[in-house]
Amino acid sequence: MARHLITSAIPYINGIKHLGNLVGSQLPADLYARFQRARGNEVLFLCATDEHGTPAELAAAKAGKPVAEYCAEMHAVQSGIADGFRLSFDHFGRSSSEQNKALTQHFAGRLADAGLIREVSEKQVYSNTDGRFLPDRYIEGTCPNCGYDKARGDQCENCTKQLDPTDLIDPRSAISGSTDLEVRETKHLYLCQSQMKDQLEEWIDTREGWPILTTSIAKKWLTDGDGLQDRGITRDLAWGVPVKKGTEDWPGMEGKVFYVWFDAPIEYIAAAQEWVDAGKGTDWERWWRTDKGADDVRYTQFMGKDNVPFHTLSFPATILGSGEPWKLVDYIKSFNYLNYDGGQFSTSQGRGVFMDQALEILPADYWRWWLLSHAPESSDSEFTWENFQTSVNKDLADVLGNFVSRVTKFCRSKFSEAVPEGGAYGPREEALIETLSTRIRAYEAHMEAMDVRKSAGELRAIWVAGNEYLQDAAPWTTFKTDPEAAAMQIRLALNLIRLYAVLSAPFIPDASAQMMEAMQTEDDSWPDDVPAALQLLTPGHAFTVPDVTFRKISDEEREGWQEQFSGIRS
RNA sequence: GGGCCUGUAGCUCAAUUGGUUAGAGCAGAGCGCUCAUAACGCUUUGGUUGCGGGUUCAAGUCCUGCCGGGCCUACCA
Repeated sequence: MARHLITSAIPYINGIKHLGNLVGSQLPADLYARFQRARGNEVLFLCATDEHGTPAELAAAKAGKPVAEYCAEMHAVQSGIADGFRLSFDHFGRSSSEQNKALTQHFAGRLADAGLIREVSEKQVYSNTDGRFLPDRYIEGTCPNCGYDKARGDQCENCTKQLDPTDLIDPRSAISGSTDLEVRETKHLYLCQSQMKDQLEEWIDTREGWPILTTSIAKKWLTDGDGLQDRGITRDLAWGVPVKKGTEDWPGMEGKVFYVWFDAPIEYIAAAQEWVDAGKGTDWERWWRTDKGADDVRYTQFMGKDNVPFHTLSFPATILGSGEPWKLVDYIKSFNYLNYDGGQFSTSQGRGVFMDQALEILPADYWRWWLLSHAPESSDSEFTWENFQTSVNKDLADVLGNFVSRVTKFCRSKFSEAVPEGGAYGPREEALIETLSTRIRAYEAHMEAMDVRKSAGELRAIWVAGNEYLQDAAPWTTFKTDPEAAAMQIRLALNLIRLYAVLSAPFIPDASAQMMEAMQTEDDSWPDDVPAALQLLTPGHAFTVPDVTFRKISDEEREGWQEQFSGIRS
């Protein structure tokens, strides 16, 4: 039995995520986790909220709450929505946990001992009004290049010129608008990634079969300009993991915290500890320590492309630099962006459909199917309401849902609400089984390779095969002349419903559960042996006719939603 | 500015990494079926693979120059 450690990029705490965030990490990670569990493998699937950093502090201030309280509330909200989408995390942790604090400080101490941390004194803009240092992008002013008056301190959005905050004319705080700014000297810790460049490059170069998106971004950072740069891993903030060297104070770093991108990936490990401490597991080290049983673990990470540099370089640098036997990632599955109706989804602008809104409109399975079958794997992809309506109505309602409906209703009207007896397979059934076997093996291969869209396509083809068979066998005709043959045909079709429920569960878990319930079986064993899997429901086994598995989206609804989501989220 | 990705049917995407006549789904057209959520099945129209050169026995695939789209560029996360 293989063991799979699976993590999804951890969503930031400052609000509810949109569908683009969902399809870029959590949802495909869930698909893979569910598939591996279904195959009988051992899975630890972890996620968490990423809670530190300036945006969290500002969001809390805007909400008028202490940041710890705000994060606790938002974690509960995000956790609830994750449940709503049926994301099957074994634990949904928090990067602000005590476990992560201790572990982050531990890693920093190990890196310092290894000589991989250096102190850098630098100048940074401080806002007296806001009482805080301002990251470059939180300073606004007039662009010296083009005169745009809302240029940010890191880059002018109008002319795309890269800027230094001190370049800005009439700089002001983007938070308060205050112009009472000054440049102050401050000291920070830098992780000496440059010392590890060769080691990291060799590691990246020897990874096989990684998405081009993953390796090309990593290589770019390794080789661009002067090569991999050292990175600041501390910030002058109140909210975060206090800077410590292991359990000891770090002289000169009082009042500072670690940079969120330093502690966030470490939360992948801490979440496993949280999982144990929450009483859900017993041994987290056998997942994370290669000296304590994690040797045979296969570790897969899922993320959007914006997260790739941190997962291919910074976090591995932390792990490798520690000199301790922590488990390194085996495969990084990265995604492009999902756009919304001709533009980008935007959290800050409230553009697009957000996770909570999506669930208010339709059940999770509808979204899961569309998002996964259109996952932005090879390039950015686009959500449109027309496309969503078409896919849901055609794939889910017509091809799969209607199959369940026609089979169960036919059996109820011509036989009874039990699997009918009699008849034997002929060439037509043998051909169907052969087709299904080939397709199921292809589906497994695509799922194993995390080819999400191809997997969805193959699954759909498996559903279609059932309709083709029914059309060909035509039990409604056979019934008039040879009822036993019709019984055999519909018995096979009823077994197909159970088979479809098992195969489809990673994509549409609720509908699969409903189909299993209708078939009144709890045998969700994977069809390694397809002929056997199609004889599991034996003559006399009772079933029920389910309610509509998937309803259709009407033109009126679609138009209404188009209108409803065309503006800005309030 | 630099780098990376991308451009294939009306739409959304494939194409075993240079190999036969570029394939699917949706939309369109025709036929069939009547168990079913007016659902299902079969057949079919539709392509100068963004444009121009080049390499090769062979190019959607490799090289080169244009044109368009997107992303990244290290203090947002």
